[in-house]
Amino acid sequence: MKTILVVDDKANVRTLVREYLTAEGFRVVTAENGQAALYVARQEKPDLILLDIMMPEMDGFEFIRAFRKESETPVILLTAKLEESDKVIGLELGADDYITKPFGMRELVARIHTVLRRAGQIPHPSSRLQSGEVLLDRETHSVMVGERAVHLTPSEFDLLALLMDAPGRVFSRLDLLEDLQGTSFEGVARTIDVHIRNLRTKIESDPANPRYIETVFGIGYRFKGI
Amino acid sequence: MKTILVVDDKANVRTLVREYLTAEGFRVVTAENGQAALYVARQEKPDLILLDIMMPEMDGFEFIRAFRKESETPVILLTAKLEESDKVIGLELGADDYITKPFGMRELVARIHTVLRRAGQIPHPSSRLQSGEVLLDRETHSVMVGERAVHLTPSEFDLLALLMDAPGRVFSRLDLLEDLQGTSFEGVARTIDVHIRNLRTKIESDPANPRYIETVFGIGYRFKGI
DNA sequence: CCCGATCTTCTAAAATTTATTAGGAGATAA
DNA sequence: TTATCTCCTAATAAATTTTAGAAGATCGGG
Repeated sequence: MKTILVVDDKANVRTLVREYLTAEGFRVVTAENGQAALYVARQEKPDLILLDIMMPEMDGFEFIRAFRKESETPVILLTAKLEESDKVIGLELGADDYITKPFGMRELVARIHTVLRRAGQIPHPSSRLQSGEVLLDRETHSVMVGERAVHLTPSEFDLLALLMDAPGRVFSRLDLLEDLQGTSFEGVARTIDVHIRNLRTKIESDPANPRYIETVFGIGYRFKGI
Repeated sequence: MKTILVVDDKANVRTLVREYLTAEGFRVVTAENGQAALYVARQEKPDLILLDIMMPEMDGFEFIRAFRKESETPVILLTAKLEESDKVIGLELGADDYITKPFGMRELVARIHTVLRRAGQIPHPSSRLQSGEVLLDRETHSVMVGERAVHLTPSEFDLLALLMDAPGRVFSRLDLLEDLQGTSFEGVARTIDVHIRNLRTKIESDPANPRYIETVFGIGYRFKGI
């Protein structure tokens, strides 16, 4: 389990972020200023630090300047409004990412995962997925069906990867659209049908009787496990 | 019980949404503009906010910009037409989801549940239900009776899931109809009978002497526990 | 125990909803 | 620019849901 240190002078922000990240499976420790953060960081050895820039006493920049002398732990900066100068200073001091307030929790979690992965703290999810004759490799962005290499467009690839990640699970069109475009919202979900159709013509030997990508009437699509 | 704040300048929209969400088991508070919404939100601490973008005085964007300084309560935007720019602005300001008008009440409720779950407000329901030989899995949308996989239509699946969720409890036709199509209307409840019949032929070994789905004369149906 | 009054089941056709397909417009990238 | 990709539309096909009426059960009173 990964530990995250949240540094912010506002208690409600600390509480909120703690609750959310705890629910996401992280262990969360907090500090309300840079001074305290240095102490907590030494004690708890967090895997990542969320750091507010604007704080009384010792601000985020001072903290990071001091902290970087003793640790490489990744730091994500929380900033109210992102001044270009802040960005430069933060980067030079060794911040790993930024997120500007107000931010959505989903976005925050996504950033955390990205940074942890980049820092090698979280293993990359298995890059290869196989089921039946279909083999998908995220790293090389390639798909093989039996001996035959098939070319997929980015959308098709993402869709197939998502489906193959959880064989048997049914994804609604909205689920798939959300994965594809980041946010689903309305949109004509029929677009998914088209991608599915194109995928089928590429990976199914008989697209009319799909062996891999199954339609679940009224619900969505699923990748048939084995 | 979860509280939802509905912010819309049109009284009929507020009324409609209130009635529906109340029937769904939510507590509903309303406000007719952004200014009032800020006040109500502070008083009532809603678990989620439904926010119309187009409003006089203080519009949805202004509200969310102000509100995000004090709370992370999830916000679903209601928009007439979805401009790409609205989407981006809304997202950056910290909206959690969108729904474009006109929207169906069922869709609205589904979005609310999704967002509340994502925010950790509602636990994920267990995806598997089992009773006797019958096993139902929401995630894969599949039903097994013993070793045999049976294909159910969406309505049949929903009905069975509802019944199995509370074995022994008797559901009236109106209960079942409401679950199925959001609203229930006397008189068309016969439809349920047909679905029940079809379900029985699919999961009962002797549909005439049902072992699982029991008829309670004059009342409705129940799933017999064990 | 029989009868009339519900209530439930059955059947099949009609109505509705949902999925597939194909073609093409618009956007994006090489 | 050309080529590719994504998104949209509309026609068609497929599957599901609803409806309606007849037939079969069940219940309570006499």
